[in-house]
Amino acid sequence: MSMTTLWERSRQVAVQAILDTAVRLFAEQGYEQTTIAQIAREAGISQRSLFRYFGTKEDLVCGDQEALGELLKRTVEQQPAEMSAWDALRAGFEVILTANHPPERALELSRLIFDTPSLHARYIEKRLRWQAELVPVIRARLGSGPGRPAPDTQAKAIVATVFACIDTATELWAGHDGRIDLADLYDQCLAAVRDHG
Amino acid sequence: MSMTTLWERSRQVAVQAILDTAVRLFAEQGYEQTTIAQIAREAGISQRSLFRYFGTKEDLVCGDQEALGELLKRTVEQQPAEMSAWDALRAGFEVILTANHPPERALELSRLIFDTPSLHARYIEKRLRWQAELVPVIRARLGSGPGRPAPDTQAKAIVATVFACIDTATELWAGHDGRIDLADLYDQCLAAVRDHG
DNA sequence: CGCCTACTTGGCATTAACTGCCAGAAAGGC
DNA sequence: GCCTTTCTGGCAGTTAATGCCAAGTAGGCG
Repeated sequence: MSMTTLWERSRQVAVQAILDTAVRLFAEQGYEQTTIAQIAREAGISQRSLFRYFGTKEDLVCGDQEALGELLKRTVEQQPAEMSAWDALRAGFEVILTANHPPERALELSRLIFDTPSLHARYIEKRLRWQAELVPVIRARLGSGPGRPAPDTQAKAIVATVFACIDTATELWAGHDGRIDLADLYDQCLAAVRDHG
Repeated sequence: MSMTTLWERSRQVAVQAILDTAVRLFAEQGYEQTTIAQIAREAGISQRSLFRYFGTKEDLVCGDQEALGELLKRTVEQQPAEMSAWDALRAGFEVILTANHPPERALELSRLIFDTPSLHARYIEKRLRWQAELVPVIRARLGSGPGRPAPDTQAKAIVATVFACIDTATELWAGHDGRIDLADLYDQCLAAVRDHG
């Protein structure tokens, strides 16, 4: 794996150093009040190189979403074919949860994102890309009975709803300082939507 | 009504001129490729004043959301008490539809928003503020039976889902160039989510 | 070891979105 | 017609982000 050698490795070290510095400064003085110049200075790297590692300031917080999106898509695809769209998505969500940062860090990041409008927007933008990629995967799982909406409409609606519930659950979770299990909150959100009566 | 006189009126004129110029240029050359300087020049106003009317470039597209949010909240509140949360929200959505721009313009704006990731994200972010304001209104409408999630969780999940469906329906509507009724699409999205089987 | 190539790094200049400041014009009340 | 209030425009400055180029550094090879 680590065949591409030293370049690769020192890159990882630099990325981690930048990330630690950035998150610390964001927590200390807020996202908007922290400049790229300051992060670069304290991380001992040039501003120019920082932008090569992280294309935007927002990526310092929402950066590793790309990888998680890939993982999510693959996990959902690999669920048994007889599993419903809802259950497959739920399984994907579960995997993401365990693959994510240590909970303490995830909590810190979540708070930062939900409290900072520009970050929140960028986070949503990344999430929208996951959604678009998941739609075909979900469509393949739908029984196309008569009197049902077009499969594409169904798939888009289901995926959008699942993400809305993930988002809601995450916000509640951050609001409770992580004391309530995130998966439980997700199930409650989905139950509130899907259970009639 | 127009008691605050000429200032108010010429402000409206300027705002409309800026808006028309901006939307036209965005449609012609894309959002990212259009600069504030160009919009100001072609609208015959200084860059500085443009920023006084519209705090950010994104507000040129997503600006009038504030007013619509107020209308939505009031409409939902005023639905009869025995109406379910879902039906009350649907009634609010219906009112927004008729109060919105002329459909041709709405279509153009929708396309712009859905084709421009940063705009789409900002648009959703503004809507999240509507969501937060609607949660207490919806919570008041929930029957709090036993074995149900906490009312706050329920309300948040329901509101988030409704907006996810509105968003999905609008995207589909723009994709079909407005040839399919938006309210119908919304109903289809919600049916895909709520109907089991 | 020395050399050549491939890739990375850092500094410099530039752009675009904003923001603060201040002088000057225009509107409204008297 | 004056005086206050409010708006406008220009100018300078900040910050995020991008392109360019020269200098450095890893890796393979003789």
